[in-house]
Amino acid sequence: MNGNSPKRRRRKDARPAEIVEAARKCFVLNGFAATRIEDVAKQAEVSKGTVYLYFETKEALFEAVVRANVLPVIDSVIQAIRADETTPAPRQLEFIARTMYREIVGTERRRLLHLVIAEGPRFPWLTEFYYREVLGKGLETIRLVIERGEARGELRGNGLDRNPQMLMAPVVIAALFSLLFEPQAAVDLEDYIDTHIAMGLRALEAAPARGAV
Amino acid sequence: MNGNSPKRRRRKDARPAEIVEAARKCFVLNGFAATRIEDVAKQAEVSKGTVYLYFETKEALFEAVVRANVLPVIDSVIQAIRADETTPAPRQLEFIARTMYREIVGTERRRLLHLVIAEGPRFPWLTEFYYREVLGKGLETIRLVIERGEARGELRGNGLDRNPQMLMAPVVIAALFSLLFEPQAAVDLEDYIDTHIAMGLRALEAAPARGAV
DNA sequence: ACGCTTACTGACTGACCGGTCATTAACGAC
DNA sequence: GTCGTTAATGACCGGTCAGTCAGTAAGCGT
Repeated sequence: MNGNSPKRRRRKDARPAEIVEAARKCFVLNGFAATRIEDVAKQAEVSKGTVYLYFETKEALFEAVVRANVLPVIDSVIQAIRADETTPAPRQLEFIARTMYREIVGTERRRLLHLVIAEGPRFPWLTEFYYREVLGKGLETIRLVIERGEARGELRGNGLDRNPQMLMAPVVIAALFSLLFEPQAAVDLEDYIDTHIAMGLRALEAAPARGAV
Repeated sequence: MNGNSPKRRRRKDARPAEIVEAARKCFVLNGFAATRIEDVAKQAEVSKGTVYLYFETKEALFEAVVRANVLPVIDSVIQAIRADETTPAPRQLEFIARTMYREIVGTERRRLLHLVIAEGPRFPWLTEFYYREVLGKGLETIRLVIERGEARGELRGNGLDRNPQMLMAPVVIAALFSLLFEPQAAVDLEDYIDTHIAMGLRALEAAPARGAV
């Protein structure tokens, strides 16, 4: 073993981000309750005491994880959609759905989604934060796209502008289903996504789709 | 206080059901990990030891709760659907969806659904059991109805027979959404259900729906 | 080189809880 | 009444873990 790396290094700036990343790994692997601060410390290659040096409690650490991992993705999508006034509404909705499949269902971020759903009821601050910063903005954006589409005659009026979460329900279900029941019933994600898009477009488009397949 | 009720009563027959009901209350309130067997015992007005007299472990107790509360409902629906060969497939699917809204989303059973989703990843025995006894049967029934409908020409062919969970995704989302975000964004369940049914029928029906709304 | 500040450590504490078992008493048989 | 069976009890054990704090040494200024 080389002796040029002392066991203790003083790196005040780098620690918080390293600890948050280590915590993310532990939380998505085991959930909130089953994650021990010592595991996080080990993963971050610091001692337990150091974790408590930068984060008051286990809950504060959890909130930091959600903040750091969810906000960047959602914000970039929302900006792209709101700025684009020319792409037809159906294509924009398809883009949103496909982005969610790629960025959430197709990655370990689905475990973070599961974590928010699982721990939400016992942490009101978490759902409040998540709705304010993530879900509320996302739903508002979908509503905006639907309204634009109706105004242009690209979409037919129906209840989906009042219930935008229903359009993305299959995405969340795909994430949860694959996490929970992968061993029992594997999902063909390609086929699932195509089915979702086709169903959504048929429900939304102003002109009835071509005849039966 | 009247002295005619001794502290200890021997009621071997009544205990299991009472303990399961007490456990249901505790589990839906606090989740699996955070529920203490002593809480369950207190709720059932017995001692901790008595709980272990009737249930081997905490997990066995949890499984009993799910069994007792979910199986009767799912089985009655499935029997009704499979036996009925005359009702049109779209009406049968609507019946399934409305029953789920009434029996799950509209009751505290939605907390049980949340519990399975929340604790599933850390308890493989739970998801295995739930898929075998509940979800698998339900999805198979929906697939059966879709196939019947296609054979009769009531439904147009599409990917939904291969992805039946997508049809019921809005039900699960309604249950989770109301549990998590009720304070932030109340859902008008009547309108939500109507939108879901309308969207599903439009996606499934062989003939395009009547003109735009 | 030397000392001072402070990032960092990890053994420890106190509380919690799943599961056990020796003891107790309710109830029925006679 | 009293005796045997067994449902019911609750103190206890062993293990876990969030959070603490007295002590240690890395790095900087001089």
